[in-house]
Amino acid sequence: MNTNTTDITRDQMEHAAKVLKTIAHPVKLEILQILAENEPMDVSSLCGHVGMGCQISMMSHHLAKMKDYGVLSSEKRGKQVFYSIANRNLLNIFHCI
Amino acid sequence: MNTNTTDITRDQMEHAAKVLKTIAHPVKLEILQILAENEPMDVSSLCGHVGMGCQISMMSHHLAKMKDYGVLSSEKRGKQVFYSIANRNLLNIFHCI
DNA sequence: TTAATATTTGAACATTTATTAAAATGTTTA
DNA sequence: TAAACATTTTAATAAATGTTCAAATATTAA
Repeated sequence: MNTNTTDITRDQMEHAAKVLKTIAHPVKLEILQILAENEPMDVSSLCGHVGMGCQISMMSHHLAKMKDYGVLSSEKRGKQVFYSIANRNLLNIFHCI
Repeated sequence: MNTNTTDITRDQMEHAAKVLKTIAHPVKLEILQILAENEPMDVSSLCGHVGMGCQISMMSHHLAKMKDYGVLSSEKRGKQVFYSIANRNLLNIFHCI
């Protein structure tokens, strides 16, 4: 196992910063946690599970951004859209903080 | 080893979001990497090591914010201030992205 | 005590991100 | 096809961040 961090390029750093910015928000972190255990889940259900209130439009914005930056993936079934975590390795971030 | 994330409170989530926001910036990530290998380091030297240009005043702002949120610590020696990583566990974040 | 060096601070401004509400899209059901 | 439901999109505004420069502070050296 390699603990060395030297070999990260500037591009990777820019990318890492974008991903971190994407999830650095209490509701977005909560979304990650909820999906970690109840994957996949549709937009309305996610709204219901989130502790602090979150309107459905806001939720959609959050999900769209997270999907854009490769944090989540989605699949449409009928009139609902189900979201999942694209790379569960990211969940380890909770252990680092 | 525990991969479960359920037991994180709302307060912890707010805190996690703040820490992530604090480091979600390409230069701040680079500072972390540089310190990971050359700890402790003074402000001017850090400026020299950072790839993309960074004025000393900007560097000081970055460092101050990271110190405020508990990411870095500092020690004054003469007219220089040396910065270190407060909790090296945070470095594992590079492996999650 | 003045000058030189290292760092921090503050204010101004530009840029990004978050939030809300309304309208639009797409899908199913009656 | 029209109504109902789930989600997305757009646009407007509010709030937070990033950046620069000039001035302030603190320490050492002349």
